[in-house]
Amino acid sequence: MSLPETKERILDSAEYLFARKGFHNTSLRAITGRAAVNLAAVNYHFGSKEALLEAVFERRLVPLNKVRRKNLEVVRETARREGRLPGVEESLRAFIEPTLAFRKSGTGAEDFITLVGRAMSDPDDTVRNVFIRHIAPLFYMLFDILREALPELSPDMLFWRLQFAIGAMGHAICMAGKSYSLPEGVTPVSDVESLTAMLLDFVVAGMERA
Amino acid sequence: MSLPETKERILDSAEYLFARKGFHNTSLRAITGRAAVNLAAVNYHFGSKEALLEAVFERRLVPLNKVRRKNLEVVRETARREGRLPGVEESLRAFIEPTLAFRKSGTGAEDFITLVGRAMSDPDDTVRNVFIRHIAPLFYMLFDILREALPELSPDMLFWRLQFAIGAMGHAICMAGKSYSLPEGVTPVSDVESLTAMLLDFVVAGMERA
DNA sequence: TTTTTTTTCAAACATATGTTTTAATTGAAC
DNA sequence: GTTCAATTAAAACATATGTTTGAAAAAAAA
Repeated sequence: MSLPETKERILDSAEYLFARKGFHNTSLRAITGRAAVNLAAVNYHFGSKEALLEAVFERRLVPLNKVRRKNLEVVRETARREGRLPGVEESLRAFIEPTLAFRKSGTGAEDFITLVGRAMSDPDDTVRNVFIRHIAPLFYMLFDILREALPELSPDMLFWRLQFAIGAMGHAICMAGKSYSLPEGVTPVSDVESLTAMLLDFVVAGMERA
Repeated sequence: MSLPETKERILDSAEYLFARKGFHNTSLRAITGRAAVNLAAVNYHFGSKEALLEAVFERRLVPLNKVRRKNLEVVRETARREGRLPGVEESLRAFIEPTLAFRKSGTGAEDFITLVGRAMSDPDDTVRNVFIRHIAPLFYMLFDILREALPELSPDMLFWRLQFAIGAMGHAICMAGKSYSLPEGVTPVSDVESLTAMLLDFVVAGMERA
């Protein structure tokens, strides 16, 4: 049929399984089985399992990064136009909000965000390198804006605080939607807006700490 | 020789490789090769690869948790004796400090801490479940103390803020000692004391946010 | 329709995996 | 020194893996 359907089906299935079982613990047979396509289709359409992983990231990360980059540019431009420094909260929000909101952006997006949350600390170089390659430019951009926002903070300190913030975000992403056993009295909200608000509160406070 | 050496060698090697390549991406042959013991030794001494993972966690986590538990009890007791509420910083410090300090506690400890940092968000159930089983009681204990320290905070809010803090810590652990490409002007300190101080600053600020 | 290209499919390939087996070796108890 | 249990060792097992092959089917081009 030559449907573009096949490639999409493989991407969806891989995204689903990579997010849940990890890259190395997911076989091509599981992926193609779930996608109801032939085993050889992966190597035919993508070349290799690793290239498939790359494609899974690329499909979502390119548009997501476009939003994040544009948001950050708006923050920078607005501040410049108004003759002031960029704010810490608006800078972090420009980066964090689209990331968490992406979860609602369509079928499979939730899987992908889980994948992203875990990719940062993935033990495997294959996964982490692919991810870092995509995320690094945005990270530097955010770092630069925060340097302007917090000029009194040393670069080292800012670097680590930003790492802490990224870590908090990644972990929040992984936890959201999961049903772990919870302490008594806790009925965790998992709607994106509340979670984003809480996370922003937390990281802004940490970032601005005197 | 019946040396207890063999089991230890296997544990060291597994710890090293699990931390660097992940559980599923590490073969028993790689482990036994590195440990210079026979392949069958793993199944003989531990029963299975999964049981080996369990043993790797257990060897380090039992003593580490003992320290963390004792620290938390001291915080709680001291506050009670002095007729005041436990402090946010001392509570978080009781948990975080031994974790990061553990890194220096001996050969292989660094590998293990890396493993821990990643276990929290490991895509694989095998790894995450083993880890959660060991960490959950401590997490609840810390949660309870922080409830006393921050009585005005809703349980939900506290739960998430603690998750953010845990995420920041886990990510910091993963990053420490790694040589990623860094923004200009950043020469990241990686000595444990500075990192602990920065992390505590960050999470205390986030936790106490009005 | 015929030809040509693209895509699908089943099968095979080569290798890697965790585990088990069986025999050799070791170390201590008698 | 002999016996016996614990440990090590080499090999085999069964299965799972990513990838490749070559023919069939489908789609597109002529």
